Amino acid sequence: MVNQPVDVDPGAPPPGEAEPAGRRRPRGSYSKGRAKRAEILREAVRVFAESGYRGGSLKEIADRVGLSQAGLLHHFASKEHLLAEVIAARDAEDMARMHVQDERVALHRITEQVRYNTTVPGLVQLYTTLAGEAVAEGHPAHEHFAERYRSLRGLLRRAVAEAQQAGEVPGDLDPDATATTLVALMDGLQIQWLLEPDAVDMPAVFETFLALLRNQRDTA
Amino acid sequence: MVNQPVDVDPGAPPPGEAEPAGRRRPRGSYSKGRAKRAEILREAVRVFAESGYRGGSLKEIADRVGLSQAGLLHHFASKEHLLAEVIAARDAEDMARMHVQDERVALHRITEQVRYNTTVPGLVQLYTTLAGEAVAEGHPAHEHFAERYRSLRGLLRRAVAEAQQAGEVPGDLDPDATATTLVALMDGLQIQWLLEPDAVDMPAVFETFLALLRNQRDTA
DNA sequence: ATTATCTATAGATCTATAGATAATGC
DNA sequence: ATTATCTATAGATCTATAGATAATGC
Repeated sequence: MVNQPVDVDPGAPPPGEAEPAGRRRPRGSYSKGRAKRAEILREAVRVFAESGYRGGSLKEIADRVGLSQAGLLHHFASKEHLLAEVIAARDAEDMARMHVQDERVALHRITEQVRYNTTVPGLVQLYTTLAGEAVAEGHPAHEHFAERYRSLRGLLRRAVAEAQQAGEVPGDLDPDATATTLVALMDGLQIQWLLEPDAVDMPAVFETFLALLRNQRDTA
Repeated sequence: MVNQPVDVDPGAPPPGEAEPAGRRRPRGSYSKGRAKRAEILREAVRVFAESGYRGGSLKEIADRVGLSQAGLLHHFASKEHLLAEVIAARDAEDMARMHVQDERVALHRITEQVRYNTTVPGLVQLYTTLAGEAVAEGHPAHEHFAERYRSLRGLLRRAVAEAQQAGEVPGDLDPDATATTLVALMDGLQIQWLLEPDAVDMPAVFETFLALLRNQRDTA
């Protein structure tokens, strides 16, 4: 076997530290390779967004970055590994955008996220398409998405609880149900928006819901 | 060509009426054929639900109903025709279930639908998976889903307006935004529920939202 | 010397069509 | 006689691996 699919080592070569004796350690990827790898990830987002994981082909991605399909697999051990990295990269970016520090997210940040999403339809389509596929048992991203939603609900539950403490929303709201509702609303809006962008004003509808949350008063 | 893929004539042979002279008209399908056709539709729902349209194969469906893949294509002209019929059949059933008469749907009927959905995870998965695929331009069901959501929003917009007239919900709600929200909430809840059924009580969360709608009072 | 690519290819699929044979019901 | 099936097959793909060659940088 001449091909050593990399898949690990996505960055620059680490400075030699504790090297296992009697084994010339790998040199690490060249800068050209690292650039190509990043390019592949970018195009994979577009292809998986358009056709899903099952429907998107390595050949299509390879063509777009000017590689043969075998050439692409030099950078990622398998299609599934490529998907995993696409998701990991997007999630990392998302978390950074939301400025999630100390596990804290304010409610108004979420509106910002909804607003931002309207500027990146490709990413929205990636998540919507992958989520639709991933509900199937055994899909490569099934566990990832289950975990993702679990953690999203947790994040928002805490955001709701804090908004209650701050008196921004009524205290009798169930933080759990409200968090689930917020996540569901975002996802559902995206489906309708992707199908008919002009018919659905995502940020406006989302804001309307938040206003509804705030306006509610205790019945006591 | 010996194979005359049918695809039209899904029912019993119509009584001979105005027959184009000089052309012995087709006899129509036999009862055995009609039964098999229905069986195919039932299994297609399961396969498309599990793997989507792109990921589901005719061979898989054929195997499940005990036909060869070519045998299946005697009943449906193509995979795309099969999908169209699956969707049409499910939509017809849905509309019947909701008792949509005179274009009128009451809000409480929707809660019933959400409750019912928890008893048919397969159907919920079919719609979630297909919707996720269908956001892609050029997907065979793209137009159908766009139309479906448009009409769903219309239905719910009218339901909201009528609830307002009846004084069940505040008059200052925007029926359009509220309809979009209701549809989005249902879809979004389904994704989370399919991924983790025990973590999401769809009917409860939906009811909570309806309660929120009703509780809201005019600020005037 | 190691990494980055390519060509070639194995081994699975997949949809749709052609043509043959068996079953059904005028 | 017409419908319901089957086998065979064309023609596309698809992923992953083997092995060769070109480019990069200790």
